[in-house]
Amino acid sequence: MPASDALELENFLPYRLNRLADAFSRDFSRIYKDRFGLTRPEWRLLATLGQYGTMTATAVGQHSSMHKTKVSRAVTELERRRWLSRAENPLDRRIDNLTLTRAGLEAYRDLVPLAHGYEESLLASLSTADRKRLLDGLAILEGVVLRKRG
Amino acid sequence: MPASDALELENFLPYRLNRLADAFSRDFSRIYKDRFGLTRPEWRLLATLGQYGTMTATAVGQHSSMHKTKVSRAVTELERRRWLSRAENPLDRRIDNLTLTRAGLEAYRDLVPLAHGYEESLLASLSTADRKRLLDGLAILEGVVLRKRG
DNA sequence: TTTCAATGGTTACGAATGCAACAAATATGG
DNA sequence: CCATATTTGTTGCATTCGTAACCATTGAAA
Repeated sequence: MPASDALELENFLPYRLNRLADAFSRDFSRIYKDRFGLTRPEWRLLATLGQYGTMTATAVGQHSSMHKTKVSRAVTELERRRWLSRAENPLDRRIDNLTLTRAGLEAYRDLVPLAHGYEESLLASLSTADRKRLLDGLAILEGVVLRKRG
Repeated sequence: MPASDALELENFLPYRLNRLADAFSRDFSRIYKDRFGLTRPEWRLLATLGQYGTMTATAVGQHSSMHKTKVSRAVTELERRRWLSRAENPLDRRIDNLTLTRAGLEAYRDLVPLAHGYEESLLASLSTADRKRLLDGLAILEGVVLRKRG
């Protein structure tokens, strides 16, 4: 029998978030994995560069919460595919400016509608009010994270 | 420059959830990692058995969304620590009923207040209304997952 | 300058992960 | 019954991951 002063996992915040993130992420990953053979770090790199244009590896990592080794490996792979190119910064030769190539942008443009479609399929069953509640909840959580860092 | 029809990652549901889950999970994992040397699967196994008492490995996996190999390895490790014991089910000898030992329960009882404390430290900065909004949002998302499965 | 610290990024290596194949036990269908 | 399918759980193997060590470059301090 359970401990009387138990932790109710289904009400425990980190646990709930993990389950949710896992479910959606695994689900959505099929799209970029099956159709493009991308790993999650690679997809994130592509999506970040697609949204913001040229960036450094460090900036990508900070923005997308990826460890620098993940970024490094994803960059190597997308470069091998010729989906991105590095441009050495003459002012600081430690840094490479990363930019999607034409082929990379093409892949990105193919993926964006699929991402939007996936998200919409999730929200389709929700009323406008529930959508708002959901987004409000996420925003509040993000505020908590920011407060912890700041 | 970015694609004009870009995907805004900071508004993209799977991305937001992943960042949040990652941040909290990594944060909280320090507690059971540093103090008890537990991995995340091991902590989850401990927490699940602590809450529900005796269970089979499959039931643990379903309840906590863990792959059966993760459960299997976590069981092996907690058994090695003598934090749980297996009891063969005479009616179905494929199954072992898993139960925390006295030592396992002790560890669990030590950890529960730390978990509650961690969660409370997260929510401490929020108003009652915001807490409710947050929990509402999560519940709605969980509904979406359920609908997808069902 | 010259030296030492800090930064950007890569790599080696051990740990964790998941898929697939497997064994053992039970359930099912002729 | 017997053959086959299904369930439960473990293990081998290849991939992925993160820590730490490292290289190269730049910045700061003496």
